[in-house]
Amino acid sequence: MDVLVVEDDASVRTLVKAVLEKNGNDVRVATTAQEGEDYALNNKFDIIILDLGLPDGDGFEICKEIRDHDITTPVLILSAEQETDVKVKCLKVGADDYLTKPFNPEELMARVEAITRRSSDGGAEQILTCGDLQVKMLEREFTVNGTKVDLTNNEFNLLVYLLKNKNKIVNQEEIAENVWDIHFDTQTNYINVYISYLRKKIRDHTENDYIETVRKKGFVLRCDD
Amino acid sequence: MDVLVVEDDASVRTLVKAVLEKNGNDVRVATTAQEGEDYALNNKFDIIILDLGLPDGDGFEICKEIRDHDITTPVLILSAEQETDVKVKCLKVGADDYLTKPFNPEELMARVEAITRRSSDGGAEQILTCGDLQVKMLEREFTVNGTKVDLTNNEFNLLVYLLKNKNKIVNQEEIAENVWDIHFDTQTNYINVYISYLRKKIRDHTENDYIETVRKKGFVLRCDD
DNA sequence: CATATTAATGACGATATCATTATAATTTGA
DNA sequence: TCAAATTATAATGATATCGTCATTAATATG
Repeated sequence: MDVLVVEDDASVRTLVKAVLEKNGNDVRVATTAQEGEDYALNNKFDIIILDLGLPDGDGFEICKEIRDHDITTPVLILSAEQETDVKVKCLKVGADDYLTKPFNPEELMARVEAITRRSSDGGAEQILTCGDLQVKMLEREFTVNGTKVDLTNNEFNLLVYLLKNKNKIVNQEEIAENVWDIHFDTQTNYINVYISYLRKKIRDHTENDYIETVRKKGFVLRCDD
Repeated sequence: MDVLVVEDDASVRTLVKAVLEKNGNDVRVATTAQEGEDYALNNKFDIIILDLGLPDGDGFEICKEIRDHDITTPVLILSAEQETDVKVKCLKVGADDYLTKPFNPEELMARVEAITRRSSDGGAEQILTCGDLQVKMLEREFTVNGTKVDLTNNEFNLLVYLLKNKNKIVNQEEIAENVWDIHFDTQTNYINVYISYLRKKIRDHTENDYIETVRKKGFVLRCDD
């Protein structure tokens, strides 16, 4: 994800940048209110982290400015301990959450993840589950009911896409674009074929057939959790 | 999990052992600094709990000794109330956290769980780099100097193993076990072959040949960062 | 310097995975 | 109920990746 960090204090800035990057994000930093506002208005970020006490303005002002331009990117405010009425002011200017300095890395990531999860796609989870099905992204491992199941690359990628959109209907065009990176119609039914492969491998280890067909619409990976 | 507890005070030792075991851990105890250090250096634990005031030395010394031997096992220090500068000293010797006596069982377990959680998923980095080389684990993407390079599964897994052990020499046996999950000698030079493949693909995009051969020992992925 | 040892790379057949096609099964709507 | 539309799966040939072997290159040692 693309993150904008607006913070003048070098030590805090470096820490925040490091933590975010370690968690797989692309970070852009700004050290003044002017610069931060400029970046925020002219680029698309997934989250913006704003310090309150900047040399040439404060985070609230930037946030207000951003919202006035109809930019809905989630904003996390970093506030110093002594700052008063942070919560109320955050609400007023349309910020999503705030974090009081000093904070530790886990706190920061927890807030960032909470906000982005709330606001959009679910981020980049490391473990995806759906009932008996579990995928560990880092190990690239798929288990059904605890037993490991080997998948080919295409099968794995397809399954991951379904898991990331579980309980949502995904159509063939979306699948082609996001799993195969194909942006045109190949006139073949390869997606049906791979859905079939997946079902077979899942069927071998559990009763439930998680992949549901929605005629004329696409497929859903269905489960209660 | 396997826990080492180094504590001379019998009542504290018994309590800690009982609490940990009740929570499903295997506990080994040592009552002197000498014994504790000996255990720590010659066995693999998931966490080490060290008392500061031991009859023949203190926890800080053991901790330092452990870290000097490149053992990264999380260490939790138990300190008496009157001990000064515990936090600073902990940082200095590479301990992960400390707990002031007296403490209650819940506190202890909370610390233990926090430490092991932190260290376990912090070990699974999402982005691995070495100079120009970058691997994004979740996207399963490899870039050299910013340009994407396609790798086969085996090539990718081998590269990841090298990255996870960058600047450390890894021998062929280790590679076989961790990348191919082969626990015997196949009598062939397949690892050399894949090293060769990797080098070729890296060479195509950058001058530096990151993979160094250490004759009779193995290979190193070398870089300054 | 000569030779033995170790590593690097080219080449090859076996196998796995790929996209596609053909055919079977299912669902829909007249 | 029956044909048309849609989806599921079996089958196939093409290609990529696999592990192995053979050969060449590099390095160490006497």
